This record gives sequence, C-alpha cells and structure tokens, in this order.
Amino acid sequence: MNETSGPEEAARPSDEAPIRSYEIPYRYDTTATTAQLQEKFVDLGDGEETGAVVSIAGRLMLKRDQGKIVFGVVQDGTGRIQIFAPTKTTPNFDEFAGLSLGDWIGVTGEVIKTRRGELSIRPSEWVMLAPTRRPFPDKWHGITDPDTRYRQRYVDLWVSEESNAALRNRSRIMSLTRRWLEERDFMEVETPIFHSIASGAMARPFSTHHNALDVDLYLRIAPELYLKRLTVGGFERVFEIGRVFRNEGMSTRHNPEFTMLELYWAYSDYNDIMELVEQLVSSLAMEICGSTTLVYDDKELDLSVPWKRASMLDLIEEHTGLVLSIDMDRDALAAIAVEYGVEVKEYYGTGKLILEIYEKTTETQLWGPVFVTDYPKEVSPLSRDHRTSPGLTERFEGIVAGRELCNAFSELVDPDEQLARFHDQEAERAAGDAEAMGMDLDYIRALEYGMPPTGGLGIGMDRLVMLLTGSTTIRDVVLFPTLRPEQVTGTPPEDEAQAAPPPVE
RNA sequence: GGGCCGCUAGCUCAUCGGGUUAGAGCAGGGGACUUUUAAUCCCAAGGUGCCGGGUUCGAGUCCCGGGCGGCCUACCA
Repeated sequence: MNETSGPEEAARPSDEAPIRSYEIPYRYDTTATTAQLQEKFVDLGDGEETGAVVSIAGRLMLKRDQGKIVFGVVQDGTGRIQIFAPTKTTPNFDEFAGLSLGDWIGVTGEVIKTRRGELSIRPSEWVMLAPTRRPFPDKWHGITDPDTRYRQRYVDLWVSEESNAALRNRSRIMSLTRRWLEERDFMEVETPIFHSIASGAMARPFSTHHNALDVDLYLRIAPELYLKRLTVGGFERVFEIGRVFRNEGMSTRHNPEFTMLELYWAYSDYNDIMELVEQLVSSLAMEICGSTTLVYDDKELDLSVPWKRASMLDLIEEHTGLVLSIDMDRDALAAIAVEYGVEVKEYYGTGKLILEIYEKTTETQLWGPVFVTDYPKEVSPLSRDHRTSPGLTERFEGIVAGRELCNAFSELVDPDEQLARFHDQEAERAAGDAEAMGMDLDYIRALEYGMPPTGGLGIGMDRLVMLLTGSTTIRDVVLFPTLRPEQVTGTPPEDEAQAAPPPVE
C-alpha cells in the first residue's frame, strides 16, 4: 500500500516512509518449498501453465515493477522462485507493487513458466508476513564488510549464499557426526562447563564467580577429565560435542569459544582412534562434498583411507635431515632449537625442545592428511607412555590441510604416573608457563578406582567444518563469532520509540 | 600482544601531488512502461567524509592522538 491509498497515522511526519497497516496472520500454511517447485517443474516449457496451485512463503529479494506486471523473486530456506504478478489477476496489485525488498510474504497461486522461460507463481492470493523496516543491503553486492556480516548474521544469511550454505552444512556435519558415532555405540553425554580447576588442556581459562557458593569457577578449556571419569564409571563409549572456552587471541583459526568433539573408547588404543578419525572424516567428506578428494585453499586434499602415519621424530628427519632423540643432551638440543629460531626457555626439557623444533621446521610444511605420532612425554601430560619408545607417548595429532584437526592418545590410566605428570606441570607453571595443566586430585582418585585401557580423541569441529565447507576463516562457520561489543548501537531508521536500540552486552 | 592497511549517503564504490556547491550505481520517494531476469527510462531527495586536536588563506585529502575493522604474525584446536 502506498501513501495515497493507504490509511496513515496522522501523528507521523510526512517525510517518513509510508506506514503500512497489514493484518499479519498468526500462521501461514505453505504447500511447497521453492526448491521442490524448481525440481518438479524443471521440464515445463516456456509459456506453459500447470494448473497446479501452491502456497509458498519467504522474503522478497528482487522486484521488477514493469507497470502492469510486477515480477518479484521470493527466497525461502531452499532457494528462489519468481512471482509473476499481472494487474488483472493479482489481488491488491498496488500494494504488491509497493512491497519493499526484504519483506516477508506468503503467496498462493498457479505455477507457470513465463514466455522467457522463468518458472513463476502467478498469485491468486498473497499476504504480508513481516514488513522490513530497514533497507536491505545492495541486491548485487550484498554486505562486504565482514564485521557487519558477523554482527548482523540475520541479514548476511539472506544476501550471502556462501555464508548460508556453510552454516547449513555445519548443522549437517554435527548431525552426521552424532549419527555416525551413535551407529558405533557411542553415547552422547553432557559434562559440566563450570570447572573449579581448568584442566585437560594447555590453555588459559575464562573465570567467573558463583554468588551463592561464593566460589570462583572457570569455563572449561576441555571436557577431557570429566569424560574419562565416565570411563571409570563404566560408560565404555562416550562422546561429547560441546563448547569449550580458551582465553587467547583470535584469528582466522581461533574463536575464544569453539566446539570440540571429544570421545573415549574403552579397550582401544591410539591406533584404533586413528582408524576411527580417518573413517569419520572421509565419510563426512563423502556426505558433504560428494567425494573424498577436495580442494581447500586452491590445493588438493585426498582424504581417502588410510591416511599416512609417521612419528614426529621421523618427520623431523624427513624435513630437516636432523636425527634427534628424546635422550639427547638437553643443551645440545637447545642449541639446535635456537638455530631454528625457537625461543628457548630455562624450563624446556628435551621433549619440549623437540616439539618446538617440530613446530618450527616440520609442522608448517605438512599438508596432510597425516597422523603425526609419538609425542614427547614432557608435552603430553595425559597420554600413556609409548609401549616401545621410552620418553615418548602414544599420542598423535591429525594434520589436515596444513592444520591440526585433532589430538588423541592412548590414555594415561595409571594414577601414580598421572599424579607425577601433574606435579611436573605444576613445576612448569612455577617456572613461568601460564598454560601448564592444573592439578586435579579428584581425577587421580577416579583413576585409583581403575580405568581400563582407553583411546581418547578431541576434534576441533569448527576446523572440520571449515575443511568440509572450504572456509578459510573460522568466523565463516560460526553463526555469531566473538566480536568486540558494538560501541554505538544502531539507531532505528524511522522512529526511536518504535524500536529501542539493542542493549550493549 | 606486534607489524601493515582501511574507515566517504542505508548498501557498493568514486573524488589526480590540499583548491569553489564531495559524485555515481543500488535501495528508499514521485512518475512512465502488460513477459522482466541486478529490468529500463525520467524527476526529486539523501552526507557530522569514524571521533578529537593541529598545520594552512583553505583539510575528506597533510600531521598527531583516539575508536573500530581487515590482513599477516604470535598462542592454541
């Protein structure tokens, strides 16, 4: 409805946009999605009519007012379809012509194909479902400012096809992962997010406070220790997909809160976990991408099973020619590390030095997929001693597309050994490592009741989604990535009393 | 946290090494058009050039400070 024909509130200044007074229904029945129609009528000839009357709903994304005919394009969650609205047959034609880009409408009408071959609905009825008060972004360019896209995802999802697809695929990946694990008798559990000791990973936590208990609590940096308590409790195959929080810098690969899959599998070891990971990831690639060979960041990646397996020390030798070992002289090793640009600290032992050399010289060269195995004990406080190589542990990380995708090990199940490792971590903390792992005595007590041999795994799900959706920044696969709070809240375009600014968090 | 780059209309972008009234497309308003595809055409409107100082006869443009963002880098998954 436009200014001249529609009722208008007298109080409104005349320079404002026309005020529409639609009856907004409480519900609306659709009989089809746009994708269903596009698929069903793909063979319809130009200018043909079908006799099929359907109802669809969505947002008006394009409008071409041709005078006596208005062409609209409505988008729903599945795709788009044109609305062909001639004066003669369209109810409230002037109002239809006056719709804004971004308005939600419901349309009932016959499915036809125009002379120019565009599948269309010719409305016999239509209804406003929600008018937009704010102008939609440029219909061609959309939103290019990333900050605006992340803050106003509700708009980005409409105007950015890639965002929309990646975020829908994220949901599918989570769902498929759950189903895949459940089919293998893994049971999903939920463990606390509030931890009194932030442990289970090397990271700095966020802290908070519980008033009634008057205790400081941390947001978890990993669910690991709780999940292993469940293994002690007899839950033989458990997993959790949940948010963890690490108080660190942000980047294209890091969001302060991110989603981790952790699973624990009693009676298995890290070799079993490697098989599980390669099978899970390759099957997800088939489901999402239709192939186990994909292109990421313009480089090819072959996820087909089996993935390469190689020990950290062998890989270092392969990339640098250096033959290192965990029982080398510490200072000699430190000297080599310095040569490669490692900032060596006093408390670094041979294990930490080897890891640093690996990260500097080798990890950056890996594209993968490859399982890097047998990490030094010094940097792996929760993994079990290697069965044949003293000083190393049965731990691996999966490197895929040049990034760490997962971290896993044969779990350390011996309480005395675990206690000793915690003590080592405390010593490192005292020596200046703010990320050293916290001592958890209840976890030791749990282990004292006996934990069976167990393989454990953590996968950064956001990175997995990046991989499978071809996204190069984590913010493209997180619906609402962490951002600095908006300083100036948006002022409503028309009338401040109509819509108060959103509260600043 | 460090380095580099950016911020002009609701959106996407112009404005030569300082120089008159900062332009255009889209969106929004008015008008024309019965098969358009980012429809097209005509008209009118739309700006605290991120903010605050400074230099200058004159600053969107140069300098300083601040804010916000991007990329790279660091830590991690």
